[in-house]
Amino acid sequence: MKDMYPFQEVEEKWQKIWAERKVFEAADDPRLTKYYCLEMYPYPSGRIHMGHVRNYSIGDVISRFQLMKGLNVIHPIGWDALGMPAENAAIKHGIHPQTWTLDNIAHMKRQLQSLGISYDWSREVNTCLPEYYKWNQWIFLKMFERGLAFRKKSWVNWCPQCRTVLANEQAAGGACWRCDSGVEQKEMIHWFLKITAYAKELLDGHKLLKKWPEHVLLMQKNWIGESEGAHISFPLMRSSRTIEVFTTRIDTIFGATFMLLSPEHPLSRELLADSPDKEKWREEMVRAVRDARMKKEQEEAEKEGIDTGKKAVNPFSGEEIPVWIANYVLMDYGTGAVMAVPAHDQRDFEFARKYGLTIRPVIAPADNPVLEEPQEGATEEYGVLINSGQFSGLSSQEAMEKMSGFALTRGFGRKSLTYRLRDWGISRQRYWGTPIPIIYCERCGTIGVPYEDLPVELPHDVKFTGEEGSPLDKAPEFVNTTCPKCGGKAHRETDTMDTFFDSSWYFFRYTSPHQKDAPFDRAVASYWLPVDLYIGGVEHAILHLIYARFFTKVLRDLGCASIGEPFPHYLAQGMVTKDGAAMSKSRGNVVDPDEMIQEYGADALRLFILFASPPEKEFAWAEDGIEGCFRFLNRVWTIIEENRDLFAEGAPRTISRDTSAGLALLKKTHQTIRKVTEDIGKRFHLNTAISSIMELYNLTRKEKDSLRQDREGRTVLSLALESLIVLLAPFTPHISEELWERTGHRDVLARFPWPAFDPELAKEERVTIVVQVNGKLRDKFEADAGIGEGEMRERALALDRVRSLIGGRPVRKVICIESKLVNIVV
RNA sequence: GCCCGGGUGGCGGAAUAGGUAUACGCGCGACACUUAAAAUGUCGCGGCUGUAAGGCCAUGCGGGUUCGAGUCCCGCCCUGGGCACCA
Repeated sequence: MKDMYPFQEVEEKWQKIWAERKVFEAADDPRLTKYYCLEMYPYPSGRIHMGHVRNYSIGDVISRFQLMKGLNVIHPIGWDALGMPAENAAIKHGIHPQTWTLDNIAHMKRQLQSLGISYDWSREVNTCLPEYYKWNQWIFLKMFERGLAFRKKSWVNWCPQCRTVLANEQAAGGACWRCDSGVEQKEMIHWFLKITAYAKELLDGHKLLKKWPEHVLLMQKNWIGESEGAHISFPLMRSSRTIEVFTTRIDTIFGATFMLLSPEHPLSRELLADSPDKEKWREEMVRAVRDARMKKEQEEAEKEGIDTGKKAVNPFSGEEIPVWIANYVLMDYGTGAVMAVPAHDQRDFEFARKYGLTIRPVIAPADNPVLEEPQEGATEEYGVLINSGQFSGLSSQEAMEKMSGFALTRGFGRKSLTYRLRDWGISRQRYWGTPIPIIYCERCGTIGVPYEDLPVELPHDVKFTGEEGSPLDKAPEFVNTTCPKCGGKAHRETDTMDTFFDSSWYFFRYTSPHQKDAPFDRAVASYWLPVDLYIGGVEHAILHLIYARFFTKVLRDLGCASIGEPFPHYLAQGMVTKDGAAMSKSRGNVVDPDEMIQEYGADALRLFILFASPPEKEFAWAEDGIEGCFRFLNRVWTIIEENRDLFAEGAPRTISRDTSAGLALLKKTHQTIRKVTEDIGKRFHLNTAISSIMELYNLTRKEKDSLRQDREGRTVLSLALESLIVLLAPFTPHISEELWERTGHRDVLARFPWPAFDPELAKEERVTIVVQVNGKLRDKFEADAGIGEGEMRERALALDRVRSLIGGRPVRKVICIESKLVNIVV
């Protein structure tokens, strides 16, 4: 290609100047209006991929735009640097995880810099450094003190591939979120964070998240899974024990003809103590249930039950009902026991049918109050209560109120809320994570490492064998320690933290990344937070985004933070695809950003990735597309170079309104400034902002030769060209800076004020009025913008075409839309 | 099964508050410049019909509301995603 603009030279030059002049370093100055633009920090896997390029390009446009608008912008970046790939590399290739990670970071940092993203590198954080993870430990200890971090023996999700434990969120659907292999169940002692204590607030906080995509809020809402209902206790016959259940359908309680316990329920074992055969059977059932949990695509298992032979009393009806153990009752939801209402719950119906248990309808559809045993299946709809003692005749809604009130006064129940959300298991049996700062002393028990001893650093010299168990277990100099309380022999916790812990508060750390006495400076954090715009992939909708919201609330309750919601505005960026599928190594459809930068430059790559589709939608890679953007930049370069003399001329800034020659271009210029300002600042539609800049270029090119003929025309032309450079700056910052300099400007464009538009000039003076007859487009006419309704109507009716179409028929109605349209109904 | 998105030219997409559907780009065709190609520029490109002016049809399919529907409502189809024995 001939006459290419020297993008490589230009891009390197400006990246250097920005860095030298510290153009993007944010000032912690509370007098300034701040703007916090954040993109999800990357895992340093080795190379930047197109998803990163897209994410960071979107953020960069917003950041640069707000900076030019005069705001004090903080635009930080860092590294989510702990995690398993580093350790896997160590096992496979014998490289230390730290070496591997730091090398990757160095490489990726160069890549990000070559994209020209406007990061404040002085605020870079790296979670694998003790100066960062020390504060993970600090936060953990604060949580431990408050009972928000606790240890519990439980069945946990175990990924055999990653050889570590996964949180429920990370094992959704029975598959590991990282490697996709099937998850097994394993019983272990494990550290948990009490996220369930914040379930209600995490849900209610959604009301404040008005600028989140609806579907993300919905996913979180479903994940938290609040259910309104009641807890009811059923006394066990010939025993002082009760069985507590949770139900959302207390209105059906007179139809509760048996009870079910989860096979894992502690009472299940107890009730079978006198029948060893059944106990063996139950143990088998427990095993089967746990096996089923790790299957990826499990079919709904056949319902199985064991009759305990014991009876409980329905506290409402006084009826004695059998207690069964059933494989479909979950231990970790509600109380692990349910009242079974086979007439009105499909699962219980199937179970009752199989074992010949009583099915008694107690709800009749409002329009058909018949008492009949259901044949086909349960009727789960609300209706009118029948066969329900003193509550018969009430509607389901009324009954739920009255019956829970009744239970409360009689002392065997209460209204309640139950959540699907489980506590967050954070223990990982791996090396490359934050050591959990806990010491076990035979005498003193479980003790937090004293704050002054933080950080508990990872020992550098350990063996990475890939065998089961954490490498830390085999590092005696790490494990063996003394009790900080009694000074006796003790050992350290060897589990490390889930890396989602790190990313749950990194956006706080950016505000004072070098703070030595606290995770962050409270005052500075209060100035910068909340994040004004958070951009990242929707795959983190229910992992990272819930954890980060949870941490923010905990930090607030610890007195560290002054906000409850970290991200009032979240932009969920779409996937990058090629040939109809997500770019991935296994598919072999990966396009390497470096190659594209080599061939077309960072500006062309950025422009294309932003132009091809709006940020929240999927983006399909096409080689032809980037080529088109590259050609556009060349054309811009050429038109500016060819007209540089205009800028040297020092043309007058003022242009008379009635300049006939340049008026069209002058208007277009102001309209484009308006459009680009709104598209970036209000709508986040970067693709349409770019297309309007292209339109401005097209008109400029068309009119340039005639405009050069006179003085005023040259002024209009130079204004249009200058606007072109400035409006492009957030998208293609390097070429813009270079052209800005070449047109005689001295200061860096990145800090140049964003242009204002003249609303009068941006207004269209002539409009096209569309004329419809019976709703069909038939004709148009030109008119002054201020045309009144009466005149519009008159002129429309006077049109020949309209007259012939009406053909003398009476006009029934004329609809006029100001400056737009006339519709004549005959 | 339940809950959300999405479906517009050959392609990526635009239409911001129910008011000119297909902006902008890619691609394609013709032409100009050129020895030639690239680049650049000019013109054209939803379908059918017509010499033309024009007409008819078209935003996944079928209905509806409205003077007017890509946009709102109802029912389908396809597609992507989330959840899935949650009592």
